[in-house]
Amino acid sequence: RCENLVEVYFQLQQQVMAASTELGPELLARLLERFNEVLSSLVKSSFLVEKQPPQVLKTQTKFQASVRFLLGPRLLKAAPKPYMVRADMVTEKQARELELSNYSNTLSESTGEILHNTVALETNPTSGNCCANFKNVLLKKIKRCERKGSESVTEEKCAVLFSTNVTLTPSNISIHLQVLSLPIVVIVHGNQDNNAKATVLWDNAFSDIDRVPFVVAERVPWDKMCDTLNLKFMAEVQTNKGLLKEHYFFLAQKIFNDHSASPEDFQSRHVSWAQFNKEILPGRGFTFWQWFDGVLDLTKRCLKSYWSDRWV
Amino acid sequence: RCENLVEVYFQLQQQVMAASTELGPELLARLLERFNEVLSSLVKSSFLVEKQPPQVLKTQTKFQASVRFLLGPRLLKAAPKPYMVRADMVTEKQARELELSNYSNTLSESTGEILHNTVALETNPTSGNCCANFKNVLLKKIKRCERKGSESVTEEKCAVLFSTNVTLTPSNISIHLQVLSLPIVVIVHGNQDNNAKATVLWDNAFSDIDRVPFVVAERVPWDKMCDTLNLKFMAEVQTNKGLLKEHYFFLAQKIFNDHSASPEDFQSRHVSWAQFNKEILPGRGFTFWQWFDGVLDLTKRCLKSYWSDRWV
DNA sequence: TCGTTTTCCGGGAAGGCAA
DNA sequence: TTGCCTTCCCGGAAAACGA
Repeated sequence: RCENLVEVYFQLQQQVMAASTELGPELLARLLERFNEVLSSLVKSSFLVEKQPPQVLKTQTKFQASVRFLLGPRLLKAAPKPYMVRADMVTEKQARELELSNYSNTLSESTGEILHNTVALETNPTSGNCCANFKNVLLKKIKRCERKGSESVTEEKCAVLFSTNVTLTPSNISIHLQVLSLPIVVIVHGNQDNNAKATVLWDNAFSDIDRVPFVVAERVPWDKMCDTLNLKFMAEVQTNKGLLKEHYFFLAQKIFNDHSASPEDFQSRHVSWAQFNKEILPGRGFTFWQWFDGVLDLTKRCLKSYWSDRWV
Repeated sequence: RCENLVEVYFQLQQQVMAASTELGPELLARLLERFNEVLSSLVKSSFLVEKQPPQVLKTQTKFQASVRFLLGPRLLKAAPKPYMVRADMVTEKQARELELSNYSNTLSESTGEILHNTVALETNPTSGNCCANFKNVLLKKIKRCERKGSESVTEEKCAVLFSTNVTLTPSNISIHLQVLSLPIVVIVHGNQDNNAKATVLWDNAFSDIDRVPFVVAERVPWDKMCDTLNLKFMAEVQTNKGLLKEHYFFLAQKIFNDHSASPEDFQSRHVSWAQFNKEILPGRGFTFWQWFDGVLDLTKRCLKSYWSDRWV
């Protein structure tokens, strides 16, 4: 638990201070500096996104999000006026730079204006949670990055950066807190929803935990793709009957446009992002994902109860 | 023609100036003052709404309008930077006060924010018209007046006030120009369109030319109402076949809810605004106008070609 | 509670823009 | 021209407000 760490920290600090005369002044200074670093990093990592903004975010449409400062109740006890948390849209590039600077940089300009983007960081007296609750936020407009070649806007990932400045109560240290949301695809119309969902699904399923924002593999093993589609299917249709081997085989034939290979052949193949949601299926006017998402939707709306036996 | 009047004015002024030594200084001063008054009133009345904003105006929806300064080409010849014309929403009350002060008052606050509401007053080099063209205007939000009793928001009339300050080129006199649009009913949703149209129709048909804004009779002779409905019908359906005596009789029975009177009886009756669009027709869920407008719409859409013979 | 008024937003239609 | 992207805005649904 985070609070315990702070307690340990303060106890340690007190012990050191008590022993300060016994330590040489030089050693003491070094120790104190180290203390500050530890505290700062501890505090920073206790500033979290509690409720993520929607990963497919439509402009001019209200959404919600919240951040939580775990150490708030412990370290901000007597705040005279509440600290304000800002929410700003940042590009993937900006997110990367922030991450690389270990969140010590400060944001120069956002890539989209968010309405009502400053909210007080308040400690709820009953639950004791220190949160900033963005209830009425709305992305007014998005500034697209220049994108190369065949990249579409629905492949562009942004994020919301939450940031604030707090002054810790006992030690009087001022700290700049920043945290990024999960990647977000911004759309301006419902007709972009499909493609945006594809980008988000791919990212959520195939990105490493500790990646540089927001790199993700361009091709992945087919069986991982199957797992992902299966999870998506069950979540979307609200069923506990998953996809079966035959289904995977059918999907594989479809996405690889290969009707001669055996199920085992497909097992070891890799599927690319392009195959997933860029290339048009031969003879059809849509990509693999667009088709799959359509099937999801149909199944969800019409066939839910019949889905225990077969399909297609 | 307006310009001719100005020419006459300037010739007169020159003659007076030429004779200035012969007139006593006192008389001269009085004459000059009178000249200023005349010029000012002339100039003010040459500032007109060329294109009226829609009289049923929906918030968050773009509209257009333009004003024209007839004497602009003559009196603003060498303007270093263009004069800006503002457009502001005003309430009926504000409109009345402006009118009563003879447009010498200046507006303190508007009753609704208009986006892109300042536009340059420019002289078109080809046509020689001096206009301010509001192309991209949009009413963001409307502040409703407090209304008494059973009044609905769709009975509330506002107007757009166009205003600017110009300095006349030869005489160097600065004048504040203001002009009001026709009355406007502001709606926020399509489902208010019907009722708003009723208010506008009643106002346009039955208001005096020189009224105090925006008073209009509360009851009018039935035959004037018939004329109005007939005009509306022909305009809306795009036909030159008007309504007939039988139709009027039918309408009268409907609006007066009186099936015993003769057509001649109705001739001399008066119909009230309440009967027109406030009271619900007995046994139906709508008012007379709501019904009539529905019929208009139906006729327009489906029966236009059949409308040469009969109806209902 | 019910009726009025407003906000929210999905999605069709059309405008804008670049390849 | 076509396809992608965005803006515009209608109208259903539901929330908010008021009597």
